[in-house]
Amino acid sequence: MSKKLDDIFTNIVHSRIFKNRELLRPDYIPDELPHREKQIMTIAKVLAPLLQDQRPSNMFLYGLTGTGKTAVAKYVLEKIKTRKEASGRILTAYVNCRYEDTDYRVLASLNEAIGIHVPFTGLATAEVYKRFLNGLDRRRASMVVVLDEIDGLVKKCGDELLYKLTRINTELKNSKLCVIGITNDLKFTEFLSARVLSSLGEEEVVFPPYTAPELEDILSRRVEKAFRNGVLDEGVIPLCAALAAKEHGDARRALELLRIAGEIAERNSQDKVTIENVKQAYKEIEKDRVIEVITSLPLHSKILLLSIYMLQVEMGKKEVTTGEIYDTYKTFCEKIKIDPLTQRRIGDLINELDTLGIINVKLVSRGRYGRTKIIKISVNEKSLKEGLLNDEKISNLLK
DNA sequence: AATCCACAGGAAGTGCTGGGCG
DNA sequence: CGCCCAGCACTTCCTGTGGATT
Repeated sequence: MSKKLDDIFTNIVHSRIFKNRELLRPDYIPDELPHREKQIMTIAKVLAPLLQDQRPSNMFLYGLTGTGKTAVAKYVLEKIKTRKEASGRILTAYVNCRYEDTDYRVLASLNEAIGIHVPFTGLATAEVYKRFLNGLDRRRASMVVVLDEIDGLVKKCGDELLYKLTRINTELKNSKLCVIGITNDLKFTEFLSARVLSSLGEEEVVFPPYTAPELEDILSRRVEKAFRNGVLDEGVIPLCAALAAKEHGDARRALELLRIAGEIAERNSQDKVTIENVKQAYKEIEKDRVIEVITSLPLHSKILLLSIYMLQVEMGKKEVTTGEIYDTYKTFCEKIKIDPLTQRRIGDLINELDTLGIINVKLVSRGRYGRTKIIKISVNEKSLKEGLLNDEKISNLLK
């Protein structure tokens, strides 16, 4: 065993950059949430009746990504659960509707939260609801349910479940339920029917984007515990804050920049994190994201993306439309002998690529020449190609 | 003013998977 | 075992539409 390998491990275990890098991870919830005191107080006030066995109002939390909604919600849940007065009679559940994105799965998670196991498929949704209702009532407790990224659920399944949950108190004899919905879609209310809106929107809490100085403050506090003393060059924190502030004040983004910059410095065996490292981190994050997203795409989406790439980059067309793309897509499918999907389906896949942020879709009407989508690649072309080439079938097509 | 292109995107249905329940 | 349920990926069929051209 060489001395050198020893050193590598020493480097990782005893980082000269980090003291505790866990504190920079996106799911870490700090003991204090600076610049969110107002929101925390508002939520606490609304939830307070729980401690006297009364049902609080339901709530809506609005704000863009990385503005602390999730952290604040989890923080408050934790605080109220561990209150002395609560003495175990307050149950909480946190459900991320991005992952639990059907009525069935949300109800299943709620069941899990109160200790009832339900199969992940097989039952009728109404049955899962009934089990939850009875189970909760039997526990004689108050429950706070946080539904994060609730817009995803509603857009997919409608607001039937929300309606049921907000009305559930009329069916509960011994328990109470309070719903907190979180969304980063500010126009989300358009998707809700009036009956849900009136009960869920009883209270609204808005999370404005963090300003650059606020981000700096948040970073500085975290840095003290996460990094060794004095390893950050002057200007590193302000730059991370500024870059993140440009992207709608996303604190998660700022922390990620800082962490990756630190990791780059560490890889290079530097003993300081420089401004240059932050800039590298910025590029690296974007590149990794693109490659990861593309690699995990299903085959047809990759062929589709390849078609867009061919038309726009290799053939230099500045405006690519659905029809053109579909034609090239079909010839690619022919080459590797697989059945092409219909244009209808491809239209949906194009929209999916748009929401993933890989391409940019604009609906235009060109008068006599019909209505179509104008599609543009919105990420670094090299990264995109690299992601595509990870797939053997795709790289064969390019040869 | 009417036409008509090149699609958009809604609705409904199919076939399949993976699991109930009695 | 047979039947039921939810969810997904996809197809078929369809109606809708903004605005340059007739």
